[in-house]
Amino acid sequence: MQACVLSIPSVELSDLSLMSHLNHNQLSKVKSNMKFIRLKEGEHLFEHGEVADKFYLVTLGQIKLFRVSLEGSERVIDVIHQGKLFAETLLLSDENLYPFGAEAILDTELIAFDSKVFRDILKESNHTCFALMSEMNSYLNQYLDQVDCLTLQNASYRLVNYLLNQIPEEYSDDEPYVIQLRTTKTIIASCLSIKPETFSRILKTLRNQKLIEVKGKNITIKDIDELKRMAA
Amino acid sequence: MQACVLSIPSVELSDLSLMSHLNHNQLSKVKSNMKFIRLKEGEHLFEHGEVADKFYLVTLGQIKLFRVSLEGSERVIDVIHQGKLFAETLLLSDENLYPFGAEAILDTELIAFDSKVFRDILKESNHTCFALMSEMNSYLNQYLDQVDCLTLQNASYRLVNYLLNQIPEEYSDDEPYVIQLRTTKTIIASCLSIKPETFSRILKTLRNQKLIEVKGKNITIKDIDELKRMAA
DNA sequence: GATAGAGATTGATATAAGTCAAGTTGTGTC
DNA sequence: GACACAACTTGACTTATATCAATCTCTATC
Repeated sequence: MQACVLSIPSVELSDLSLMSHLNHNQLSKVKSNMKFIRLKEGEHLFEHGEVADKFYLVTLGQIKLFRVSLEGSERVIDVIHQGKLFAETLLLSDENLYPFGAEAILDTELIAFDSKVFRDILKESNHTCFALMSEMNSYLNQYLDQVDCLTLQNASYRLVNYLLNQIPEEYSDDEPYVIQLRTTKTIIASCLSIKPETFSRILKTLRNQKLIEVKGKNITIKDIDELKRMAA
Repeated sequence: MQACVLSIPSVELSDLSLMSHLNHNQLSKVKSNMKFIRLKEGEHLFEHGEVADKFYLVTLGQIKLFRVSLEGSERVIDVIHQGKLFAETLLLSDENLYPFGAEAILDTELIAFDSKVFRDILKESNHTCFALMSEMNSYLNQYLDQVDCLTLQNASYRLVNYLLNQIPEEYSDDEPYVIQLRTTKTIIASCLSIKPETFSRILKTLRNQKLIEVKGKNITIKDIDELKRMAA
């Protein structure tokens, strides 16, 4: 498969915190059981409710994780970019079902890891258990923050917060900083539980306040400090 | 300490899934390091942001876990009842901080477990790692569901859902079922991210529709099927 | 360069839920 | 039994955000 040739060099498994404690044996066991997958934009990787017998690494492109309500409206839980794992917290039982669907929003290449194989490794590697638990812990914190954001904060706050999170920590200048949105505004809006129309209106308000400039996917943050004050 | 005498008989540690795989040695290590705590209604156990060096078991009473927004409004994350652990997902690093505050909402007795001691056990007990991971996994699912509920569903739906969850699974009769709320309506409302006024109004509507009857903390579910249809 | 289709924007309007304020009910205490 | 205080309820009003509908603006494709 050609994807093989393209993907292997781009990501070193042992760079992943989950894999970093594996010994040579374990690593080769993982490698010999992994599969390369290529998806076209719009293709689904798995559906909500399927048996979660694999977890994945994005080597190229983007995967959208989402849920659909009974009335058919969709909520994007997360967008997974290059170099990130997903669905790895489900590997510890073969009875787990995927709690969301996964769909490529760009042409995408992935590595699929066998949950069972990794689970066997976990049973003999306490370090790796700790690595997984610490990942799970950070997801838990992330969800707590998200629920806070949804219940205690309004849409403008959430959007400003999102923008500020796109600015790298190192960046402390008060020069304007240009954010390049990595996906559509509609998807970002859905991640923040905001309707696209509202998203657009909030951007407009910020623009009118001279805090940002918007040109397509490029958003220039003109007044970082004032935005931080809004999100404080 | 008198709390000792009262608490020990009421809960058997090895009944907790997290503790069920401990051997005799490990169990006695845990026991010799645990502390009994007694709180009066309204007393705080720990604050959001404190170092999470202990986790807890409620042996009597109720503990409210909560967060406070910058503007001072409070959201109750969960109410922990007798026999339940909390903050155990934080035990794997001594750098973890409590991501919420904890306060007794009744006179309460607890057992405090030392995170460090348990972490050492975890390092030598794979079974126990798996037990903890599976707890973390179920919290993750719970949060995903909760975010869904908050973003895809309205307040009435959430409340009806809550009521239905109070009915034991075994109960399949279509006889009226009486739910005894275990805490105040205000706290339940906060758990559901609903204001007390709205909570009250929704109950009134359901009463008008002859679906329920309300008498203080007792809510009689008169038409389970119709409620289930609403929450479907 | 014309065309199509998705994504984004804008306006007008609707609505769920919040806020504020004024009671009412219930519970625990002296 | 009366008082105090918290919890709850109800009404009137406000507001943030959703909804619906009509463009507008890209970008990709032939």
